[in-house]
Amino acid sequence: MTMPIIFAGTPETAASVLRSLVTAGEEISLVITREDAPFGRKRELRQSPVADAADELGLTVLKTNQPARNEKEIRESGAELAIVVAYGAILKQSTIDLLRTGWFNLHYSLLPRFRGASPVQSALLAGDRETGVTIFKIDSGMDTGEVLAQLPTLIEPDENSGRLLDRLTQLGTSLLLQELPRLRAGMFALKPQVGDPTKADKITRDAARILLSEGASIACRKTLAFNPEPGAWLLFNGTPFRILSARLAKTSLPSGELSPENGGVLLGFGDGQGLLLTEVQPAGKAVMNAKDWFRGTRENARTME
RNA sequence: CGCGGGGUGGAGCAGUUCGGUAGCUCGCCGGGCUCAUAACCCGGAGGUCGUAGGUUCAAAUCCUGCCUCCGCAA
Repeated sequence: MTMPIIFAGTPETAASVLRSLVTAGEEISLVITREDAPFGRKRELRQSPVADAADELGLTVLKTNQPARNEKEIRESGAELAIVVAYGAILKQSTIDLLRTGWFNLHYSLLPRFRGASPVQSALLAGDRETGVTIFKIDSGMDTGEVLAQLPTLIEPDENSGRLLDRLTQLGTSLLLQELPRLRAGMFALKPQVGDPTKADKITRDAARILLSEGASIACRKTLAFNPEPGAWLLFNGTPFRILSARLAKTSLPSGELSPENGGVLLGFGDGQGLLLTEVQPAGKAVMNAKDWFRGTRENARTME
C-alpha cells in the first residue's frame, strides 16, 4: 500500500544505504545507477555496487549517466519521490520535475560547507573537527537545494576517509529512515542552506601528493583524507610511495631524513617536524608496516622527495 | 594485446647478469648477563626458493606455459 520510491546511487556506500532501506521495508520500484564502466588494470567492464545490490535484492535497475534520456522509465516507475546517494550525475530540471515530491539527496557534509564530489576527504583535509550529513531537496544547482534535515558529528582523532564515510553512511541511513515517513506524507518543511558555501572538488592524484615543504601537519591530514582512495603519496627513490597511515611526532628531523623509531619510521619535513609513518606501500608491493619496509631498504639508497 | 614491479623459513629484503648443496635485518623458542629492559651475549627451531614442464652431471639462478599480488595509466 506504500508508495514506491526511486533510489539513485552508484558506489558501495550508496549500495549500503539501498540495502538498509529495503531491509527497513521501503518499497523501491526503480534503482538508477551509472552505466557499467571499465575497472582495474584489465579495464574489464563492471557494473556499479548499487547495480550489484539491486540484482541481489531483485530490484529493477536502470543504468544511465543521463537520466534525462530515460524520463519514460522514471515516470512509469510510479514513484513520486527519489532518494539519491552519490549517484554521480547532474539531474536536469525537466527530470527533477518528473517527481511530485521531489528528489532528495543524502550528502556527506553539513551543507553549504563542501558542496561537490568529495565532502568527506575535504573535511579531513581542512582539518575540521566536525562534519555531518545533510538531506536536501535537489535543485538545478550543485548541492544548493533546500535542506530537509542535518545531523552533525565530531570527527574522531586518527579517523580516515574510509572510516568516516562508514560512520556518515550509518548516520545518513538512520536520518533517512527517520525522515522518509514525513516525505511520503508530504509533511515536511525545507530551509535554505545557511552559512558560507565551500566547494569540494573531485579528488585528483596530484592533490594527494605529499610535499616535504608543506610540513608534517598538512601531510598527516592528507594521509587521513586520502585513505583509502587514492592514497597519499610521495616519491621514494623515484617511484610512487604511499603512506597509508601516520601520526605527528614530537621529535623533529631534517627534511627528507628517515629514522626508525619505536612503532614506525620517522620522516622529516620542511618545517622540521617529524611524521611517524606506520603503514606504507612501495610501488609494486603490498601494504606493509613502515618498520618492515625500512628493514628491507638499503642504507645508501633512501631518498624521499 | 596499454606500461611496469613482485612472489625466497612468521615479516621485510639480498642472492638470479657470470648455474654448483640458501644469506641479511628482525620475529619466535631456550639459556645467560642485569635491579631491570624493547638493550647486550650464547644457542636453537623453521624454507619442496609461487606453480607445471624443459635444458643440464647439477637450477632460486637458464628456457616455456600457467597462477597470483601490486604500482602507473585509463
